[in-house]
Amino acid sequence: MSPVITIKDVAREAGCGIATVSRVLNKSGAASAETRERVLDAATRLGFSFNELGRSLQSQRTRTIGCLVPSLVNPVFAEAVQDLQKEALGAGFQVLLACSNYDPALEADALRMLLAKRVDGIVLTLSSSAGNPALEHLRGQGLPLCMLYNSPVEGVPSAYVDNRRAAAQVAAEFARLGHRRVAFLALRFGASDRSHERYEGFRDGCLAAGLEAPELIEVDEAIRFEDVKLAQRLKGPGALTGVFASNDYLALSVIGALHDLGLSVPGDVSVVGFDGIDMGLAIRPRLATVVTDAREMGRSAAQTLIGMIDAQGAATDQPQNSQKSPQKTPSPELPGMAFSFRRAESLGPARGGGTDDGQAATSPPS
Amino acid sequence: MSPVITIKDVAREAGCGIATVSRVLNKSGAASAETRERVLDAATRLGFSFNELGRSLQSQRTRTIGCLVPSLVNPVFAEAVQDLQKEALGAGFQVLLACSNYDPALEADALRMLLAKRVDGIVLTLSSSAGNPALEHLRGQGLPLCMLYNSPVEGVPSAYVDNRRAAAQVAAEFARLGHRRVAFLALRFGASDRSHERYEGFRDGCLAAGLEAPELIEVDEAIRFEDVKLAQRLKGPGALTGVFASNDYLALSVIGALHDLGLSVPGDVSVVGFDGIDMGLAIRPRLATVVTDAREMGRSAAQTLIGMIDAQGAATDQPQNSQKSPQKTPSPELPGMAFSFRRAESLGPARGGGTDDGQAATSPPS
DNA sequence: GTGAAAGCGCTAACAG
DNA sequence: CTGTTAGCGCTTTCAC
Repeated sequence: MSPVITIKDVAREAGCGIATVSRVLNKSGAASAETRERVLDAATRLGFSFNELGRSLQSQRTRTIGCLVPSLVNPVFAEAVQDLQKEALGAGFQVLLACSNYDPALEADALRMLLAKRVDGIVLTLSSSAGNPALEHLRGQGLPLCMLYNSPVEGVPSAYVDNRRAAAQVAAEFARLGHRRVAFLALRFGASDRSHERYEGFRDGCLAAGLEAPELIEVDEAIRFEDVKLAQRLKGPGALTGVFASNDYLALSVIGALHDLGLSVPGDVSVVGFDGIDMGLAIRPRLATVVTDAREMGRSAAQTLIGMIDAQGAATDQPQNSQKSPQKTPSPELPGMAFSFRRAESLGPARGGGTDDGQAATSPPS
Repeated sequence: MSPVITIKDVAREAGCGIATVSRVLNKSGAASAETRERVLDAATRLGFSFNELGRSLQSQRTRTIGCLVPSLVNPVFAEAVQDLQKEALGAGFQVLLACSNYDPALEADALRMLLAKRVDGIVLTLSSSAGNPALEHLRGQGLPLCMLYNSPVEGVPSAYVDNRRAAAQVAAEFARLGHRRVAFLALRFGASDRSHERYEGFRDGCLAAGLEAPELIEVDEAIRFEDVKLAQRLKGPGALTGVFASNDYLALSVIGALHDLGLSVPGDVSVVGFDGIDMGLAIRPRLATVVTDAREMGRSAAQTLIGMIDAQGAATDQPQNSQKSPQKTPSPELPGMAFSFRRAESLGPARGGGTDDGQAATSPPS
């Protein structure tokens, strides 16, 4: 409707050139107090605000960071993204968000679009990072990158937790409470590095603790309460006494399903999750789980990425003694983030087993 | 790193003008098979892709829609946004997301930024929509708008549910089961239209059913289990027998808290939520609640908005007989979305009360 | 101090 | 069919 005000309109209104308007409004370059006044006045009177497209096209910077996550429905990502965004806004960056829905094709599409929109950098969670072609493409662009939740790949920093180590600790907890037959429940085992790592860590931990290798049970989307495969393994002779779900959301579903099967948690079966979402504390029994700090993860990724962007900008600004300096600001090496195991009611002694007890075991930042 | 390829590079490589490259790559305008070949070849060889900034600046369209929600941590918004995005992508639109964290100042900021980035339209959830200055500003811009979860305001379509009607139904359910003293638990009562509407509908419903007006209990962030005010009202003489939480997330927390107070749900107290998030079905007792379809909400908002954008574009394209046509494509009137009441275990007969029973009551789309 | 002018990458007339 | 040209809104030399 209202015919969109441009810097030109402001210049005309203020009776000066557009360059002056730009200088005043951007506080770059000087201007007489009187001119400044006229410009400021004209700008507010017209309700002017910069068109970021023109600005970005000219400056080659968008002050926007791209963010790609598999899903927003998993609270872990919702929280991470939320704080990532808060952090970015604080530093003057916008966030362009995309969800891949765990689909590598969509991942590639989204990344392409993020590039086309010329974001200044990208924070991303990939189904599979090692040797991912889309990732390689991005690196080839020399675009600042920071991974989120993915284990770090050569040269790309990442805000992550050591899935293997954390999962191994879960195994130890099961062992401590006398469990002998446990299983790993995976949601998208084939399409998630993280799920894989957790399984491997858990398996290794089980073996190290003298347990049998855990069964690997794959389920799709939400667990169906009538899931035969699972039900079989939970009742009857030689039944499992413990289940480690690849994430909290899944764990919560399992607890509900067990209830429906007439099994009690942790009386009949213990359940442990991974992530530490709030909901795990809201229900009873509370969910035992590996607690990670999703918000901190998002914040950390944002800080790291913005640091890289700033460094890159600074490097371009002052070519200093740069003969042909590789231009490659070394990626900061983010340490793995802290996590802790939360002993809660959903994890109890195995039927007919059991040992000591305790409160909480926290692991140092790596 | 790699020096960013532009259309000019492709033109040089293909030995033709940039206009030809544009035509070929955009499939606008003709080109000899041979030229096309050379261009296509050069483009792929160079790994070219359009810079959307230049494109948008020129075309005055970004093929991007802005989306503003209060938070991503509430699964309702996460789901709505996720499907909103899916729908948008399908129609060739990107989504620029912003979270206001229920802060009107941030809402305004975010909206400003969305405008500056020249999004083609905006889907938004506001704390308070009636007479919201930021909203007025947007409308003044003539930018396509669609609200999400907010009750529709004059002239702005909205994907929403009738909070009052839904809440009144909750009151009826309580009454049906013999409850006499119930309360409404609100999370950010002062900063949410929706919370208000739900309270009012609930209160009216209670009065209509012959119950006392419900107590209004405000809690902040997550409910603290030791919350004195709440605990008092739940135990002892004249205690409440039912609680209606302003959303599911809160309801789930309450159930956990009640557990800790040694109260059983629904034995001692019944709890009802609002939204119908998945988690409500994963726990036991299952959460009785007003089920809304968040995903459909997001999809619907996207469709409506994109419809408006297309209409606007079409109107500008063919001024047909437009003398001075008000240019204002009439906003589609989205009907309130369907919701249904889910009778689940968390809602039972009042202590010492109770009547009949049933399965589920579904309300038509309005 | 301030304005004119070039140009960021692209599209859309308008000539050939 | 295809190249030239003129901007889209803005920042940034570079003279005045």
